[in-house]
Amino acid sequence: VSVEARPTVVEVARHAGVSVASVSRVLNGLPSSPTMVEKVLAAATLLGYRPNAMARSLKVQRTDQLTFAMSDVGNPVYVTMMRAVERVTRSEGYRLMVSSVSSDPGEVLALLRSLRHSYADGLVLSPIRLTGELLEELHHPAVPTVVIGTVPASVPVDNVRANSAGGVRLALAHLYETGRRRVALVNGPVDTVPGSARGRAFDRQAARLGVSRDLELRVEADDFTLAAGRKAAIELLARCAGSRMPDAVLGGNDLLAIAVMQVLREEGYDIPGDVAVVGMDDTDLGTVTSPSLTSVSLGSEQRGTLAAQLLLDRLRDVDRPVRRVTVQPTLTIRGSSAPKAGRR
Amino acid sequence: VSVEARPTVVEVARHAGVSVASVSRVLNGLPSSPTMVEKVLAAATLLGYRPNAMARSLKVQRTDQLTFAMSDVGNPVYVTMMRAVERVTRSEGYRLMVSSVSSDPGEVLALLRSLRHSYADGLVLSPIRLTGELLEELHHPAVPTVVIGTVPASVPVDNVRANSAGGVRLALAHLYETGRRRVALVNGPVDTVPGSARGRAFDRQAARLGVSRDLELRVEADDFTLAAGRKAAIELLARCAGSRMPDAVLGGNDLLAIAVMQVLREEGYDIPGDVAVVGMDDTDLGTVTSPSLTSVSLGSEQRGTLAAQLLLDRLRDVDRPVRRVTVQPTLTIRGSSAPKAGRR
DNA sequence: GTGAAAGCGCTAACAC
DNA sequence: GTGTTAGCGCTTTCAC
Repeated sequence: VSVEARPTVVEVARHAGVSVASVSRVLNGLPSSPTMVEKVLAAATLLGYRPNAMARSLKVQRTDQLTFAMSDVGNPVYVTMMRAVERVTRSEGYRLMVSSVSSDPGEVLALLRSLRHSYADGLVLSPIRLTGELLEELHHPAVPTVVIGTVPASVPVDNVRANSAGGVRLALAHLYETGRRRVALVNGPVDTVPGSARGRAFDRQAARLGVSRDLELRVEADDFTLAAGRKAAIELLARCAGSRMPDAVLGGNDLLAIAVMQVLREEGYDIPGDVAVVGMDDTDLGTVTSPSLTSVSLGSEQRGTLAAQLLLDRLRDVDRPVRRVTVQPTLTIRGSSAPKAGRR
Repeated sequence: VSVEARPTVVEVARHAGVSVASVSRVLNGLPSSPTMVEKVLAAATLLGYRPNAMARSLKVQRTDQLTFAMSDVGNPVYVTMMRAVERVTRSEGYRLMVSSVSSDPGEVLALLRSLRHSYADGLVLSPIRLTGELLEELHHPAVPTVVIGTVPASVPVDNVRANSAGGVRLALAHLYETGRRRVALVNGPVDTVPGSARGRAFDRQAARLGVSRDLELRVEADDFTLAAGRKAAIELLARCAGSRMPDAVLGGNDLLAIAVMQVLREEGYDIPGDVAVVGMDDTDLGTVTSPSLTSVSLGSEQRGTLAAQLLLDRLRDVDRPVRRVTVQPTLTIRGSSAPKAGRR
């Protein structure tokens, strides 16, 4: 089987005995006579014609490609978002490119700038850190962009936000109701957007409930990962030897919470008997641990879906007003936070 | 800040007072005089010029894009592969598109055919089912393709294979050595490539070791997922009430193995005391369960890396001989398969 | 070393 | 309704 050169509109036109314009019209569903349609389709089928996407893009100034950029494919949350974004954009005929930039803002910036090469029509960006440069770039992005995550109101970009504060409130309220009074926070880096939001919300809600006043109950992991979580958990235990132990821990995300569970168990603590653990993001990971992990869903799938929809809307109308939508959190109670005694 | 039209080579040329050919040469690092280089670069910088990727692609007949297609982003194994593929292809200047086709071979076929639109220079494909049509298509793919997974030798396509049989052997040998004699297999669908390979290897190795003769110890889940695994595990228990219980279970992948662990524990069995559990793929999931999951690594990261490299090599030389490489499995022993008694 | 010009494959005026 | 033709923005012969 030899390799045939791919046929072009010109050859289809010749075979059909018509003009290239007619071929293009038929292929794009523009009004044409039935006999014309038939002739063109016959020739196209015969030759196995496939339009060249690049040539088309150059002409119509549109690539039918979108980019999704996230900071860490290792985190299941981003996989969920990616899948949601892919599902809705694909259904609208777009191809999706993924770019797993690291959490380094420089890389994100490079990505944003690279979009000036016009290889994609739009971008869904889920950054974890926001620098001035990045915000500046978001003021006039190379292509329509929607950010998953919170950006300052001064930045005129569509974005879909998680309600971290509400999520923290949900988690703390639940722990409080189930009798926990000494709740620790194993947070991610506070120089990240979610890290700082969750940290502040925790302080506020803890104060409101009148619990967890000790600053030693706040630890900050270097990253939102299992490894960093272990390290942070060990630090927490070192600080809170004996009587100062927390009776609950809130993790900045599921990975941190799971790491905390592991360390606690290794140290002989019972979960949820001695200490309850709650995570955030409600990833599948939380369903496979024992006990399973109570977690606050920040709606990652929904955020992905919404982001994709905002982007598609923006693509349809570049001048529409900026939209910022917030997804509400929900709490899924599982084994890791069952009440201590028989109380409810 | 108004939206400027993106400058083109023509404008750069005019600003620099040179021809477009010279601009192109300088920008592509072809021999040019120092003063020329300077003039062009100055103009390009001044105008904020960025080459248009589509126009370039049309001219050079190359997109600098690659596609990675997998059957299920929900499975961490594919995420690992994707990340590996992205890392190596990106370092060579390619952008990566992902396409999460379902396990439906029709969708895979549609994807393969869509590549005739020339929107990508190559494809890394990790299909789970192989149909005749699909194999036929792989005989003359639209773009250079490498398959992650086993394809018949008659299909002239680069591919990187897992050694499922070796992996099963490793797992069974380990279980045998630790005193297990009645090993069940909770496999994925046997009409999939990995499912059939693992099923056959299990039969062979079990026979060799003289264990697990009962066919009731073989169950087949509908899918390689947690949900399907639970269902299969329940069926297994229904079959093996009381004295017929297995003392070990091998899962067709980690998800199935974890589902088995969950069901066993819910039914009051101790792991690894009553029954040992071993998974395949060695995903992160296995590290968060309790006990943690002994698992056979099929080298998903390495497979991704190798696949990407094979593809890049193929892109450099279309006519090079087909290569088929196999990645060797390794066993990571964790808590779920600790020996029953004090024996080793 | 540099410039003029052709053309990658397609769509969209514009004329008929 | 259909054909002719001019480009989209770039690279690359080919002369000079």
